[in-house]
Amino acid sequence: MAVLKIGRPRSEKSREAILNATHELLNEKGGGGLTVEAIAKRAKVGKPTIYRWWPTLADIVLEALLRQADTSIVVRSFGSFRETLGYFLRLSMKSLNEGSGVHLQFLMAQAQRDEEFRERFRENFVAKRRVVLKSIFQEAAELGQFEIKYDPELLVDIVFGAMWYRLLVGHAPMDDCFADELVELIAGAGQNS
Amino acid sequence: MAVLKIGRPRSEKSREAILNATHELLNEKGGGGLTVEAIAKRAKVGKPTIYRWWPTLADIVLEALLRQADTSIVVRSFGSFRETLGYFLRLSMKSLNEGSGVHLQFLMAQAQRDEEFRERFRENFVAKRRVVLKSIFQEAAELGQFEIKYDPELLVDIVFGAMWYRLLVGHAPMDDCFADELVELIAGAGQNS
DNA sequence: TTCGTTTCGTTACGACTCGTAACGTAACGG
DNA sequence: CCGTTACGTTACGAGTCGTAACGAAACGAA
Repeated sequence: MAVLKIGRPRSEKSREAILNATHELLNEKGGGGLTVEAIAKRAKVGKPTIYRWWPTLADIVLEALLRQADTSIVVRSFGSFRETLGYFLRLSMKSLNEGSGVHLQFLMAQAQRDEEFRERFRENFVAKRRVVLKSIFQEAAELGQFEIKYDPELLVDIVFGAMWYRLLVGHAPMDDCFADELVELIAGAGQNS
Repeated sequence: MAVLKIGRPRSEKSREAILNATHELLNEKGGGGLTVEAIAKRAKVGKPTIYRWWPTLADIVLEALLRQADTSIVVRSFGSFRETLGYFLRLSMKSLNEGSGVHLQFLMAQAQRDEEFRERFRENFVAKRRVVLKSIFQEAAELGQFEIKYDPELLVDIVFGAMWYRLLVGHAPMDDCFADELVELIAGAGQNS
C-alpha cells in the first residue's frame, strides 16, 4: 500500500499558510466577502496552487474548520446524563462563539448554492457530529440514565437544529443558559413514564 | 394620510412579472445560479427597474415568498393541542416541499453573507412565524391542554430549528412522520409532572 | 393641450471574481 | 543528469455586479 511519490512534493508550508489565511480572513471580515484571491494574497501563494488542491472555496473553509475542530470536540463522560450532555453542549457553543461559528455560517450558506458540496459537508462534518451526540444518548441509555422514548435521530435533529437555528438567524445568544435549557428538555423527554 | 402621487406610476405588471420570474427560476434551476439579470430577462424587464425597487436579490426572493406564504399559513384550532400543532406543522412542511423550501434555502444562505439583509429577514419573516407558533403554545396553555414547563421561546427554537436543520442539511425528509414526532415530543414536554 | 414629474426599457460601462492556461522555476526520486 | 510534479507569476475570457445615460411612456396639474 506504500504509495510511490515522484516529483516535487506538495508544499506543506503553503498548505498551512492557506488554511491560516482563510481562518484569519473569516474572523476579520466575516464570511461575506471571502474570496479565493484574497486568500492567495494573504497566504502569499499562487491562485492556481489553491485550485490544484481544493475544488471550491467552501472546501478550504471546511478543511480549516476540521483542523481545529478535531481538537475541540471532546466527549467526557460524567456521572449523570445531564452532566455529560451539558458539558458537550457548553463546549460546542463555546467553540461556536470563539470563531468556528463564522466557519459554520459560511459552510451552510455555500451548501445551499452547491449541491455537490452539500453532500461533502454532510458526510465530512454534519454526519460525524451527529454520531458523537447520538453516542451520548445511547451510552446513557445503556447505563439506565436515559430512557429512549423517541428516535435518537429526532433528538439529534432537535439539539443540533436548535443550535444551528440560533447561529444562522442570530435572534438569541448561544450561552450556557441555552445549553442548560436544552439539557433539561432532552433529559425530561427520557425520564417520565 | 393620502399620499400625493405625481409622475408615471409604478408598473404593477412589471412588478408581478419580476416576482413570477423569480419564483419560476427558483423552482426550475434552484437558488444556486439565480441572478438579477436572469430575472430581468425572464420578466422582460430592464435591470435598472429591478434595482429601483429592491436593494438586493434576496429582497426580491423574500417578497416573492411572502406573497404566497400569506395565503398558505393558516392556523386552525382543533379540539386538542396535538391536533392543532400537528395541523400547523404538516401544513408548513407541505409548503416547504411544494416550492417555498427553495426560497427559504436561498434566503437563509444570503442572510449569512449580508448582515443587513439578515435583520430584514429576521424581522419580516422569521419573527412573524415565531409569533404564530408561540400563539399555538399559549392558546393551548390557556385552555389547560398544555403546561408550559419550558420557555416558549425555547420550544419555538426546538420546532423551527429542527425543521430548518432538515431543510438546510437535507439528511432526512420533511414528511408527516417528522411532524408527528415533533408533536409527540413537544406535547410530552408539557404534560407530565 | 401642454408641461413637469416619475418610471419605463435599452444599452453601455467599470469593477470585481471566477476558474484556467501558459510559462519558467524549484524540488524531489532514479 | 533526467523525468516528474508542484511552485508562483501573469494573463485571459466569461460572468455578474450595480449604476449611468438616454429617449420614450404614463400620469397629475396648469
